[in-house]
Amino acid sequence: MGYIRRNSDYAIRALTLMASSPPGKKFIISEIASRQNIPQTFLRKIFQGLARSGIIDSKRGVGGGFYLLKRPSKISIKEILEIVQGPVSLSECLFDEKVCGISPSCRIRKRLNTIQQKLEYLLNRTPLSELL
Amino acid sequence: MGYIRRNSDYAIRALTLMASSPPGKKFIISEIASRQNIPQTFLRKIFQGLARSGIIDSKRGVGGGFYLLKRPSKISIKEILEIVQGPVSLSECLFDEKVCGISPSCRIRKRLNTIQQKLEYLLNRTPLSELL
DNA sequence: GTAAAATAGGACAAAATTAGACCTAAATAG
DNA sequence: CTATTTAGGTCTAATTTTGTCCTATTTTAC
Repeated sequence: MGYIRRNSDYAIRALTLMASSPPGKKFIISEIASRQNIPQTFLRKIFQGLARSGIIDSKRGVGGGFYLLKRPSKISIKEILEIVQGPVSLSECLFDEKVCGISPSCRIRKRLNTIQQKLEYLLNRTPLSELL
Repeated sequence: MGYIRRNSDYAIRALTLMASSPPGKKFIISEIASRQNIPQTFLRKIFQGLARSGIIDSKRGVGGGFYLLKRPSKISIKEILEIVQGPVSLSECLFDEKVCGISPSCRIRKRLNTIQQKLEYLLNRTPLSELL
C-alpha cells in the first residue's frame, strides 16, 4: 500500500505546485485541487495542518488563499510527512516503548532502528526544490 | 503509525523465535503465540501465507507444526514484508502506474523511487539471522 | 477404524485508520 | 450591511487492518 499515504502525497504535490511559482504567490484551494486532481475538501483539511505547522500561511476572504512561508529548499519531504501523517517510523515498536516489554535489549528493535535512521536521512535531505 | 504493520511484525518475531532453534524443529502455533504474545488465530492466518510462499512448511496431525524451510541467513526482512503485507513501496504511485497520469516524467516519482530503492536494499540485506 | 491432535481455509466481525463531505466563521468588496 | 469569497472545524463514510469462528483435512496413536 505504501508508506506515503494519500494525504501526504496530496500535500507534496500541492506544495510542489506552489513552489514552482514566485514566493508569496497566493493559491486558493479550489485551483490547486482542480489542477492536481485532489478532492477539494480533503486538501483543505490537509492545508489546515500545514498552516498550523508554519510551512504555509493563509488569508481569508476575497483575494485570500494559501502561500508558502518557507523557502522550497528548506522544506524536506520528511517534514511534510511528519506534519501530515505523523512521525516517520518503520515500526510501531520503535516509536512506542510499551508495545513490547523487551524494548532496550531487543535485537529486532535495534536493527530496525538503524534502517529507520537511514530512511529518515534520505527523506530529510530531499527538499521540495528538488521536485520541481 | 509505522510502515511495518502488526501482521509482519508478528511474522518477524515468530520466525525469529523459530530461527533460534536447530533447523527442522517443529513449532505449533499455540506455543509461538503464547511465547510471543500474539493472538493465536491471527498468527495461524499469517503462517498460512508464509507456508504458501515457501519460507516455512507445515505438517498436520499429531506431532505436526510449522518448521523453517529456508536458512535464517537466507530470509530477509524484505522477503517477509513482501509476503505478509505486499510489495515494499514508499508511495502508491510508484507501484500503480495509473494513479497519476504524468508517471514517467514525474520528478516526484523519480525522487521517491531512488529513496525506495535504497530502502529496499537496506531491508534486503538484513536477514533473520541478524535478529537473534 | 476410531479418536485425538494438529493445521488449512474461508466466511465473518470488530476496531482502527484514512479519506472525504458538510456546515460554520471570517474577511472583503460593493 | 449584504453578498461573496475563502478558510476553519466537526462530523461521517469508506477502507483497511486485525482478529475470530467454524468446518474440513491430514496424521498419528491406540
